[in-house]
Amino acid sequence: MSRWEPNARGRLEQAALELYGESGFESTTVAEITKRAGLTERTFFRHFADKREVLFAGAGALQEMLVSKVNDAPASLPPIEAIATALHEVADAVFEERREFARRRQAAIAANAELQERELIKLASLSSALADALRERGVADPAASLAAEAGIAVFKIAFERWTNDTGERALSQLIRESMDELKLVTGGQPLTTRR
Amino acid sequence: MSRWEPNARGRLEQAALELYGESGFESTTVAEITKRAGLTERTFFRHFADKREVLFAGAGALQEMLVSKVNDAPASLPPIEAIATALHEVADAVFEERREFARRRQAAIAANAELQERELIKLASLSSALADALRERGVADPAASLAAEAGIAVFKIAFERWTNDTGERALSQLIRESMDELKLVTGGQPLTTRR
DNA sequence: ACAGATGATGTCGGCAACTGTCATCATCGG
DNA sequence: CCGATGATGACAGTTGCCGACATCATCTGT
Repeated sequence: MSRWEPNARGRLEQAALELYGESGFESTTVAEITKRAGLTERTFFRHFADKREVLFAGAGALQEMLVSKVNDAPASLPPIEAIATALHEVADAVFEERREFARRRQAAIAANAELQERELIKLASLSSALADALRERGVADPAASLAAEAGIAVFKIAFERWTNDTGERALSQLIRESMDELKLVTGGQPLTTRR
Repeated sequence: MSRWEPNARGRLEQAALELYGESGFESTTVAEITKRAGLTERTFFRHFADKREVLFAGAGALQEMLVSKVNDAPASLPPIEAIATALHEVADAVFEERREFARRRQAAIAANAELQERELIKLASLSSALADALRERGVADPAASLAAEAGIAVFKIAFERWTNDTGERALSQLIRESMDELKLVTGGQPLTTRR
């Protein structure tokens, strides 16, 4: 038996997501979150750097996973394809089974500018880490940064469609479509047949 | 004669940029900024929504200018070229003469995550506005969003090089180089000859 | 089995960002 | 010359967030 209920961190995440959904991010106080989780305010800030971070706990793991998948991609793949491969694998491995959670989370984020800022800097960090991984593969700058930014742009737009669409198209498929569209738009040719 | 010194807003911007540069964003208080500007804290928050916004006062005007230049671009231009044109024109019209200011401002932003978040959401707003402008031109989604995101990525990377490089290459030139590199990276061909 | 180390949580006090509200007073249109 | 307007000041209150110290179950070594 432990002195406290287990999984304090998870209870805080759960309570925060619920409250942000019920009352909105701004009008829920940290005191309310900790009360619902049965903890104190001070403890909240020991687990999360600030009130926003509680929605982004998984970002670090996602970044590590993406980077390692880029590292594992065949050296023969051009940079944008290495990133596309990593995105597809991660989409199938971790997102497909969490669609409802992702929807609730994105709804909270979409409703508040501060949360959008935090999401954007997480994506920027992802982009920066992917660019580093590409440089490890011998890709020069600014190609590395641009391929990473382009890959994140594709992911962002595909993810947005995935959480908004009423249909059930897989994230992986939406990523493929967006990547093809980007290639068209920048004047290149897609590697797969469209529609 | 007016009751107060003129240009309160400008004095606040100036004082804030100085102090963020001298002591960093976090360790300067709004009280210090207003003291240097000869105003009160309450007045600061009448001019700027929060402590970060004082560095981003020009973002709205930049967005309007970019959108109007996309609107004015020849209808025959493909979407990515319409955006590229707008970026080049804005680079020459407003940035080239403010390089030193831009350097100081970017130094403050680079040193603080909260300011980076704000910068990122301004760029996201820019991207969203450009996507709207492309849709006005008849560009379908997701092509409009992707072209806008790609254009902003190019601008971001070119701007970063422009403020970091010790050399004096024009922003417009760096934008052209980054755009060509993006086209290469996504599998297309650049419209200009490289190097 | 016991003592001390460890680690998660609680308690308390405080700073600074931000807000609501009302007062002040120069300027301007009539 | 008067009332409206608009920018600023004064002041009190809420809340995010942090430092410092206390508590106490579990772990670790002997």
